[in-house]
Order: sequence, then structure tokens, then C-alpha cells
Amino acid sequence: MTHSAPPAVPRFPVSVTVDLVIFTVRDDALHVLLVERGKEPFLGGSALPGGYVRPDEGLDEAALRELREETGLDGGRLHLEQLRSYGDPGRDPRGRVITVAYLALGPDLPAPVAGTDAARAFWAPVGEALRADFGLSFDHGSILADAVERARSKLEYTTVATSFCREPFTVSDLRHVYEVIWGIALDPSNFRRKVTRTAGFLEPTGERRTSETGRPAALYRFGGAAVMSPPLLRSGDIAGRGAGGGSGRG
Amino acid sequence: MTHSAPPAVPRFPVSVTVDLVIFTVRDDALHVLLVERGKEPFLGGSALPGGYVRPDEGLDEAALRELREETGLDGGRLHLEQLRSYGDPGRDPRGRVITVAYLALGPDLPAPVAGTDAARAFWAPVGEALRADFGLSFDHGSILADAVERARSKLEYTTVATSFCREPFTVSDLRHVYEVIWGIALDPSNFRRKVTRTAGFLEPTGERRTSETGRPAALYRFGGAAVMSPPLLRSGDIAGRGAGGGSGRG
DNA sequence: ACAAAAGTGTTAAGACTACACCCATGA
DNA sequence: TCATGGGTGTAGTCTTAACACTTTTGT
Repeated sequence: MTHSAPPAVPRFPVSVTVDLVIFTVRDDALHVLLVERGKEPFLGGSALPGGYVRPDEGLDEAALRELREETGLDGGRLHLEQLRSYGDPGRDPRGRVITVAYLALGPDLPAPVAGTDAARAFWAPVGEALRADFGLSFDHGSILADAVERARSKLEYTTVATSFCREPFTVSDLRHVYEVIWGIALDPSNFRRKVTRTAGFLEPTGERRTSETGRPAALYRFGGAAVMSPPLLRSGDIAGRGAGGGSGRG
Repeated sequence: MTHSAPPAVPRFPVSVTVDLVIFTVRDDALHVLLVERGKEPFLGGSALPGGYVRPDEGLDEAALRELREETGLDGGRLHLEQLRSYGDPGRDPRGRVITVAYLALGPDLPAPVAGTDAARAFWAPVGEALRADFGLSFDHGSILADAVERARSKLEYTTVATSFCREPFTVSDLRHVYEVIWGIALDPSNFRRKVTRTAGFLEPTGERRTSETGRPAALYRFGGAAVMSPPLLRSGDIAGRGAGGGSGRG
């Protein structure tokens, strides 16, 4: 069987790109950075930012470069990880393109900078971007869906949620991230206990932040731990908040 | 911005390959399928099986084809998932090669069939293959290490361990998989309870299997569920059995 | 004083650990 | 009958869900 089958063509015209799914939490929704395409194909359509991998750079390196180009990121805390690769023939009308998708999580970032291929970069609510009629270019709808799923499950057993918070942050800031990404309300008391008792998740700064209303909240920094065990479960939501405390008393 | 910056070279000579990390549990160790390389570079060295992606096939498709070529796999239950991509310049002396690594899990497979590029395919204990002096070719040591980590953590929250068991199997067969891959002993009673009570993990066949010694064990099929929640924790090992505290009643 | 958010306390339900102990089979 | 692994029962501990309640601020 080593010589009879038609031998694979060892090299054919193929391009390698990296595409970035950059998430941030703005207001009360998860947002993804998109670019309006400045050239064909899909001219005028929306797509994930990305670009060609250069001959002399690694994949992570290319992703980091693109991230910098798109967001103007400076040294801020920011999570970047490889998501997976997509390479169906026909996913790009120009030819065979393999893309390595990366997932980036960051605090509400400054107004995005238009990248090389982009006429315009903008934040879109993920809920809208995923709708079929939004019409993301290429197979970017699938990539985005995979990224959302990855982000959701990573919140359960890791501490990456802190990547969405600019330091220092409060426990409520962090809870807000979970609530927005999971789309459920969490019990503030139990959430606090869980995250403050997970060693290395939060490091108190000793400072407090006073907001318009309510008691000032303690401020924290990320504590350096990567994982949470046991995980924080998504199932434990609290459906009807607003009923508030004091429904019955002794 | 579309014409001033030094434009990335949109296409340069790149090859795209898929590499497979095929795991099975044999005897009391996790094994990986390796091939002895039949040509340069690394002629005579050991490497993960893999091959070039063809112009007209998708990545998953290529992985499945390679898997079939290497193992002679027929319809058996078998898990295949993309692991991640590796593309550092210089990872292959022949030029720029991006490889998409896949993780495959299967029951103790038949004697492997030599693939196209392989002089010989063989099962190697993962513990040995990971040692630096084993000298896996290319960056296959890193890929293998990543695969082991992925497999270990997937056992925690999914039911993929069943992919290692030929059906029908016993609870002990399944526990053996966990013990070998995690490298710890698990309490048989508690393990049984956990897996039998996780809905959809195991489906009783009604049959039993009698072995040389001991009570016959009930036989099960995989039940179709993908995940386990809450997860089965690795921490819960049983280091020194027989220490005996006698707290339980008599 | 009141509203609102931060933060603490408490209880009951559920899951897990560490075992003791019983069951079914071959030798 | 004994050895061996299969399988059940259970007490104590740990974790969580639910929610009452106290604290601290701005208005």
C-alpha cells in the first residue's frame, strides 16, 4: 500500500492566514471586533480581522501582530489563545486558504484602528453578528460560534474572565462579565464566595471604589492562578432577580 | 491603509499537513502510534503519522483519510478531533510546513499498517515517547505532550474514555482507562457510582462477562452522552489503600 | 431616612471520600 | 473453602443554592 495509491501532491498553491476573534464586554453585551472588508471578495461585507502569515513568523507571532495592528494594543493584560484551524476547500473563493483562528479577550478596548485590509473596524454585539442575516463573510460565522462556545466554557474552569476587566476591578465587575457571556444572572453572594475563596483568582489591592450608589466595593487585581477547581457552574443561575431580598423574614 | 504599509506576502511556498496523535490503551500504559520515517529528514527516526493535505479535501477529511491509511480502521467507534496547529518557521527543515494536529482515541487497534511515508508503524508507550532521549522528529514531542494533556483533561468532563473500550465493556474496563491515562488509582466503588449515575454515559446490555476470577461483571455500551457534569475529578485518587481507619460502622 | 449595592451568615440539598460489607464465580 | 474482583450501603465531609440579614455609601 505504500506505492500503489495516487500519491498526495506534496505542495499546491495554498495561503495561510490568521483570523482573530477579539471579544470584549461593552455595556451589557459581548462584542466582537469586525472589519468592513475593503476589497473583494465580500467587498463591503463584515469579517473577522486577520491577515496573511508572513514567511518568517510563527502562528502565534502572526496573531499577536495582527492583534496589535487591529487594536493598537499596548502592554495591557490580554488573553490570546489558538482556537482551531479552518481549511475547507472553497471557504475562500480566491483559492485554497487555511486559516488559524485565535481567540483574544480584553477589557473594553479603545476605538479600533483600521487594519491593512480593513476599510473600517468596529465592535458588533455577538448576538447580532451570529444571526444568519448578518452575513459574516467566508466561514466567519462558524468561527465566531466556536469562539463563543470556547469562551463560555473557559469561564467555567479558568480565570480568564479577569482578562475582560481593566485592573483594578470589583467582584461585581467580574460577575458582570460572567452574566453577560453566559446570559444568565448569578447570585452575587455565592459568586463572591466562590471567586474570593479560589486561591490565586483575586488579589485584594486594599483600595475601594465608590460608585454613584451603594456601598463602596473592594478592588482586586488578578491573582495569577490559571484554573479554578472545582469549576464555577453555569447551571446555577437565579432566574427572577429584582424580587430582591426580604421576601420573607422571621 | 491598503497600499502604504509593507504588504504581507500573500502567498509563499507553504505545505499543509495533518499529523495524527492516535492513542490507545494497551496493557497498563497509554500508547501512541508512531512511524519509523522512511525518508529524509529524520530518516530512521520516529514520528507521528501524517501526510499532506490534498488540494481538494478538507482538514478533517484529510485526518480521517490518514487515520484509515495508518490503522486500517473500519467502522469502529473512534474519536477524532482537531488538537491544534503548529507552524513555526523552521519546524521542518524542508521549508515552511503548517501542520494541523488531530487527536484520535480508539480501542486497542489491530497491528498497524505501514502508511505511505512510513517504513514501519508501531505502538510506543507514551511515557517513553515523551522522554527527550527518545528523540521524536520535528516538533512531534510538543504535539504529543499537548495531546496527552488534552486527553487527560477531556476524561474529566466528557465521556470520550469509552472510545478506548471495545464494546461491550465493563465498568472496570472503563476505570482502567482512567487509571492508565491519569496515572492514579481510583476507588472502584465511587467510580462505578459516578459513571453509572451519569445519564447517558453507560447503557447496560443486560449481558455479563465472566473472567478468570471474581464475580462476573455487567457489560455496557456507550450511552450517547457527550459530557459529564459535574466532572469526574482527577484529584480524587486513592494513594494508600488499606490504611484502614474503620470510621464506618460494622 | 431611604435606596442601592457590598458583603456576611445560615441552612438544606447534593456530591464526594473512605471505607465496610455482601455477592458470584473459578480453583 | 478461599481468593478475587463485582457491586451495594453509609457516615462524615465538602460544596453549593437559596436567601435572610447587616454594612456603607450618596441623596
